[in-house]
This record gives sequence, structure tokens and C-alpha cells, in this order.
Amino acid sequence: MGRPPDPARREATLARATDYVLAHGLAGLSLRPLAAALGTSPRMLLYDFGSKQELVSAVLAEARRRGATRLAENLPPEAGSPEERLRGIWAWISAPERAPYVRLIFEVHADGLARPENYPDRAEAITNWFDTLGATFRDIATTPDDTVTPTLVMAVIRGLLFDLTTTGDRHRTDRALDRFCELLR
Amino acid sequence: MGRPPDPARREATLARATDYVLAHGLAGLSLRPLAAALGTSPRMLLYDFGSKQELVSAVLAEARRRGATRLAENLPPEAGSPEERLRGIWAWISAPERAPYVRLIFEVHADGLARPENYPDRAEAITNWFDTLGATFRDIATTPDDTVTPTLVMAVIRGLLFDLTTTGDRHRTDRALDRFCELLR
DNA sequence: CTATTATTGAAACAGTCGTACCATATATTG
DNA sequence: CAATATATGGTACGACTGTTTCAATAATAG
Repeated sequence: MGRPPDPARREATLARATDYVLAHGLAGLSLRPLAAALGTSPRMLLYDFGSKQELVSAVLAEARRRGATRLAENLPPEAGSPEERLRGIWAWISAPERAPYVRLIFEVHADGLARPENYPDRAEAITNWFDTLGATFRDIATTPDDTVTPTLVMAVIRGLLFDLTTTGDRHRTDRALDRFCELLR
Repeated sequence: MGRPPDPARREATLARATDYVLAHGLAGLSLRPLAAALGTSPRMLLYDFGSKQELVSAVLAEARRRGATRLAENLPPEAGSPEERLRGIWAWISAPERAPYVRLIFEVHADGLARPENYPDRAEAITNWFDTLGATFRDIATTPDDTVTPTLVMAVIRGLLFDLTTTGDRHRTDRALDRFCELLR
């Protein structure tokens, strides 16, 4: 007896809260403006998520989920040479449409350096990428369980993203990726 | 006539505030705890620096100055092969003693993505590194004004620092740098 | 209907934040 | 000494924070 719970509301709120965080960033996130933008109240956010920290965790998990889905959609591992695949990854991740995700990645990383206790599984996100990239670049790996090649590829991508988001110099960063591709041959 | 100003106080405060920021990070920086740790008061911090934002700018400038000095001290550009120099840079910047600086770099970068208006010269920091690294790797540059090689080298270093600070896996990141050195030959 | 459970609004609490105001102390010059 | 400029302490303001408390509403079951 009694009124039945509505689990769909929490999910809908989570989806729209993730949109909001991607648009506005994590740094200055505050419950009242978030609730106002979502047409709800801080009261309801806490009712559904328990605390701000848990809400943030849920949002980050959702953002990760979305990113992984988009990546999987746009990167069929069987297409073309390793070089073409690397260029494809770079073109995709460095596109302006991915800027909100890229910013969130760097924001979470920086926040994790300041407050590691909030990110008990921060190494896991890296490991997940390796599984994907390890498979994508299996043919240039030196051994079947080579983690060094994906580490280097990821480092180049993240380092160039750092540069691009700081300087906005797309031409120079694109050419640096060209240079890396040449080295890989 | 009148009591003479004491410019040394501001400098001493700036030096110790920089120590504090390097130790505690930029993210949650607050005037009251900072002043307490420095044995002064928020009142005096604002008296000397005008506003928190100006204090932060001064601290970041000081931290940059220190980093540049340390880098110049530890990296004579004339020593050894390019590969040895790259390994030297990596060994130096990835050492645990540099962790506060590395964290600050990533914190400032992330903050700049969220609030670009606070960092009118954010591209400049990158450019400065290029002057240093461009000189350090002049012999592997393709042309005298080659900016692509330093861009790639810096990207690898920053990308591996991102990885190392997230996973703490020094062995894997070290080996990824080895791999990059092989590619450069 | 009543009982029960979920949902939601309004307000307040306890704290932090950067900063401004006002008075006072201190050190110097004439 | 008085006059003057710098250096400080104390305090409070207004805005914000996450969270809690209290009450009211809504929807279902019996």
C-alpha cells in the first residue's frame, strides 16, 4: 500500500544534471543554480541522491558512460591502418563538439589531485581506456599484453589536448600528431 | 614624513604564500586559513595584494618563476644527446619532489578551462616552455623554427604526467618514455 | 473513507567566503 | 612635542554553501 516510488524521475534528473555539468563545468557546481536550471529544487536533488558528493559521482559515472558509448560508436577497431585509426581518434576527440568532455576530464583529474579521497577509482578510468586502445592498436603492440604502446598513444593524445585547450593552436597540435604518426611507421 | 612603507613584508608574504599554495593546492584556497598558516590576517593579505585574485596571480607568477629557475639549473642544454636530455627532463619533472609543481600546473590548466577570463596570458606559459625546449631539442628539429618537435615532446611529457599522477604507475610511464625515445632515433 | 508511503515546498541552520569599515598602533619627519 | 603616513586588529556585512527540519500534498491499497 502507499504511493509507489518513481525511479524514472531520478534517472531523468541525472541525465539533465549531466548535461548541465558538461555545459557549465564541475568547478563551481552548486545545488541551487543546478536545481533552478533543472526546474527542480535542492531539496529534491538531495532527496534523490543523498548528498552533493553522491550526485557528482553519479553525474561523472553517467558522463563516462556517454563518452564510452560515443567512442565505441565512432571508432570501429577494424577500419584501416593503425595510423588512420590514430588520426581518427585525434580528429574525433579534439573536435569542438567534444570540448565539454575534454574539459570535464581535466577538471576531474585536477580535482582528484587535490582531493584523492573523492575518487577511489581514479586509476580505473585510465585502465578502461587501455582496454579500448590496446585493442585498437594491437597490431603495433610489441607483445600481446603490451601496455606501453597504448600508454604512449594516450599520453600523446592527452598532452596535445592539454596544449590545444590552452593555446587553441589547432594547426600546431595537428602537425604534432602528424609527426607522431611518422615516428610510428 | 610619516612612517616609511615596508616592501619587504609583501615579498616575504608572497614567498610563504607560494609555499602554502604549492603544499595545499589552488582549488580550495581561502584567505583565512592561508593567513592563519602565515601568521598574518586576511586583512593584511588584502592590504598587500588588493584582492584574492591578485594574490593568486602573484603566487602563480612566483611559482612560475621558481619552476623556470629550477628547470634552468637542472637542464644544461649542452649536455649529452637529445635522448639523454629528454630522459633527464622526464626524470626531473616526474620526481616526487616536483609533485607540488605538477599538481599546480594541472590545477591552473583546469581552472583556466572553467574561468578563462582569469588567465589572460594562459597561452604564454606554453610558449615559454617552447623557447626552452625548442633550444634543448634544436638538433632533432627539422627546421630552425620547428615548433612541431617541441610540441610533441611536451605533449608526451604532459600526457605521461597526467597518467602518472592518476595511476601512480611509474614503471609503465617510464617504459612509455623509453618507447618514445626509441621512436625518436 | 482511512492508512500508508512517496513526494515536495518553504524556511531555517550553521557555516564559509571575500571584503569593507572603523579605530588604533607604530614609526617617521619637522 | 605635533603632524603624518603606514601598518594592523577587530568586527561585521552580504552573499553564498550543503544540509536539515517541519509541514503539507499526492497517490496508491485496503
